[in-house]
Amino acid sequence: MAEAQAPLRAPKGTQDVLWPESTRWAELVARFARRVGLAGYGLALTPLFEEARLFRRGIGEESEVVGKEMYEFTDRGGRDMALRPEGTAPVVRAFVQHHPPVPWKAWYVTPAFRYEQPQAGRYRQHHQLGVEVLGTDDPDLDVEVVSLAAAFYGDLGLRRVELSVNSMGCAEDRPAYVAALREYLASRRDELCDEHRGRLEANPLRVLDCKRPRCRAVTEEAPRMVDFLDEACAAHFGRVRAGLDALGVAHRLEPRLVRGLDYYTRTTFEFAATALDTAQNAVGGGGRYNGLAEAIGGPPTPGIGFGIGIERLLLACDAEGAFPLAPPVPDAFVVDLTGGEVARDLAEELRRAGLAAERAFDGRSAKAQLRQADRSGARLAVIVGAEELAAGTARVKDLRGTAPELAVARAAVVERVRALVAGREGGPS
RNA sequence: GUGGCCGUAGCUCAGUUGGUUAGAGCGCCAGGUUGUGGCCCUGGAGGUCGGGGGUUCAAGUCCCCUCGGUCACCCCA
Repeated sequence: MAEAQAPLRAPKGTQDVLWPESTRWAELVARFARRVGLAGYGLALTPLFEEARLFRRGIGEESEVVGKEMYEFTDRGGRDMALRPEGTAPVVRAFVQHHPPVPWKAWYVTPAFRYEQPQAGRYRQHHQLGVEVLGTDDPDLDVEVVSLAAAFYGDLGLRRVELSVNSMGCAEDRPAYVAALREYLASRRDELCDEHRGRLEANPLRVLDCKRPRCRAVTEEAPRMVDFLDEACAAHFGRVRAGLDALGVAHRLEPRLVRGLDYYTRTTFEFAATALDTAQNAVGGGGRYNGLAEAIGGPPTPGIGFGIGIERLLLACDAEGAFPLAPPVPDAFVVDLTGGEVARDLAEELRRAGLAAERAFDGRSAKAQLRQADRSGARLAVIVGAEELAAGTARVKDLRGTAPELAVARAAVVERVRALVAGREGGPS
């Protein structure tokens, strides 16, 4: 016999999203698809797992995501595989593999897996919406990508979202900046927090991320990457900011914005939901990654994209009272008091006519069926008892309004339902 | 990975210094109305008190371990 043990449940850091909450997810993704579809982006579907070296090369061996958090496993064929920790690398891999015509615009919706300590807004499996564009370094594309994300937040009714932008330069100008930053931080080493005092040599950019007051006081006055940009990078960034201004996309320069994945170059950006008072208030972020395609073995190809975390986005919506839950309701609920055959046939007939129809099962009482009809939110009840069955009619009852309850011929039920749903009273005939 | 707080019905929560068969509200089911929902009344179903071990005559209550949630660090979506 099996010994007593804890009941099965969703793994730590994961969650089941059930109806009706899941209707928000479906609507969220639909609105995203519509928004980016208007700009010419098409859906890209790629595997949830890849060879682990894709992420090690693309994201960077030393990054937190790859180094400490990746779900890695050896498959039965001895291959070193990994569950995708983010959405960009697989899409770029697909681009390199299939070399579609450029500029290539893709969007995706995908789970992402990271082995971390869960808390609100941070999960071991979370879900991201995003876009990637490969094949052009045009700064106007950066503007398009950023403004798409901003527009999507607006589509959901979010108002309290702040956009930060920065430029991380490129392989030519960044070394000089890193050297200057390292020198500056070393000169004020004693003022840094314990953790970064020892690590500033290895990765000075990380110190810019630190949220502790001690480090922030130091980095406040640190050299800024934007002051080290070479001519081309400076021109690029200038055009990006001018473009955002031209489109009315409010943003603020955040010289300390350094994103965690190694592949970023030039433009980086992040959206923070200020309605969330937790540490997990980043609801989206991205940037340009002109070296990524080459890093994973493809031809040098500029690219840019962003990722948006669905769970956090919904938390932000809740915090603002935006994007409320609105599950679809049936147009009609068929109440059958004669054994169920009528409900079976009438519900099908209504559905074939394009109307949303529900019904009860298990031969429940009239009261129970009507109660279920009411709870379902159905606009109408279509009631058939012995009398109606004998007369070949059905009673159509308005559960939400004042239309009179009428007995209509079976053949006229669809028409009557359609008329009432369309908002017309449809007088007695 | 580290530390704080929390874990009782589907949900939100009571449960007094450890003391008989663990409660409420909401939700669900049924009846009141052998064919008409919402309001109301009555009744009912539903709980390994997260899991395991220990202390005790006796543990939801105390102790240890563990799992999960949450908050902070860290990192990011």
